[in-house]
Amino acid sequence: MPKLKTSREELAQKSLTIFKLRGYYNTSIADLAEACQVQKAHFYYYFANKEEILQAALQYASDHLLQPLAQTAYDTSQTYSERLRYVLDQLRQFYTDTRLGCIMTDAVTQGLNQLPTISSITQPFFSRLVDIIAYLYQDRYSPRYAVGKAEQAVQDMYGGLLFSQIFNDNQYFMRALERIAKKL
Amino acid sequence: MPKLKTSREELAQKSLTIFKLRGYYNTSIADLAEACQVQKAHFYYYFANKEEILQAALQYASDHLLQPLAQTAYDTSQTYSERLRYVLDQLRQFYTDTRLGCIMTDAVTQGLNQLPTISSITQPFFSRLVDIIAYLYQDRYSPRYAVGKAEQAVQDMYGGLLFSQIFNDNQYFMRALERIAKKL
DNA sequence: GTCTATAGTTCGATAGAC
DNA sequence: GTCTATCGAACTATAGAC
Repeated sequence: MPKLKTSREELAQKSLTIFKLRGYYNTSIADLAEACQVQKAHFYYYFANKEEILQAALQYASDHLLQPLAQTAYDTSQTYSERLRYVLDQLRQFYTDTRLGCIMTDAVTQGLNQLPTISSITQPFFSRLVDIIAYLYQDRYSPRYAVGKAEQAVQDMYGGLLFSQIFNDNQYFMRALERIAKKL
Repeated sequence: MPKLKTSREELAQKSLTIFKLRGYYNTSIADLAEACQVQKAHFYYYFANKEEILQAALQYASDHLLQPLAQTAYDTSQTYSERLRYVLDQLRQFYTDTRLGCIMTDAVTQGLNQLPTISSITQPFFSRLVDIIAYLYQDRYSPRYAVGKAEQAVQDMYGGLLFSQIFNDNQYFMRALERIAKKL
């Protein structure tokens, strides 16, 4: 049996997929180990405990979604509306390729947000997301009003993600994105 | 130790509170037993397994929220806007008195919605909720458009519930209710 | 109250790179 | 030979079930 080489980041990334799919409490270290093709014990080389695995996975997700979004949003070579469309398209891609699950919201509804290590990731993530949308709304709304509309937009979107899970139909999520693009 | 008399419904109701507070996977049968002041084994007299306890709890929540809402919504002695305000106030009460948790969405994000026994409760619940809001939107929107706006409203509201959990601040939920009332 | 399974975790050993 | 990354097995607690 050859030893497969891994890294902390690789484990975090692959764990992210499993957490998204099955939720935190539904996922065992054994599940993660199987997905990563390593022994359970190996996780304890890189992480202190299961919570820290989640933490790393969330951080990975946050970074890898937010960074490209910000880059798009602040690219002055395009109009605000064009950037908004592109940002929404990136969000669509990010969420549809993994069956519409969202570990970020998962972690929150499962009470893990009460842990400072987790909320220190979720709070900035959602704040940044609202900021980005609010920024791209400035061609239509006053700065003050834009924040409220962005808050509504992001909540509509994550509510849509929820509805899409409930009815197993991504139309809810897609329609929310449409509303946001059209600034309804 | 006196044997306290219980009923299936009472167990479901009290379990609901605990599930809301701690989430499904975080709640053990022992937790439920303690809250209900009965022996663990007693649950297996009324329920086949843990999943069936959740099912009963969800059904209880669905019935006890939806019924009063429908009664308010279809009370022709008040204007649509008045009824809408009252419906939203009932929702606010329902969610704020139990720390803004929602087992219905909990069950979904934890993957339990994939079980037909669970989705057969969550799906009608959210459908009915959207229907009620859409019905109360008819004084402002065409029937067709009202459904889309109601969908947006409910998604905004549950997104608001999520945000309120994330930031531990019920303003997000409250502002969503405001937007819905004002039909923004 | 007891049984059984499984979860998260720990420990000791070792394979391979430098 | 040391040091890091990895493995296999074992331990402990607790869950669901009856």
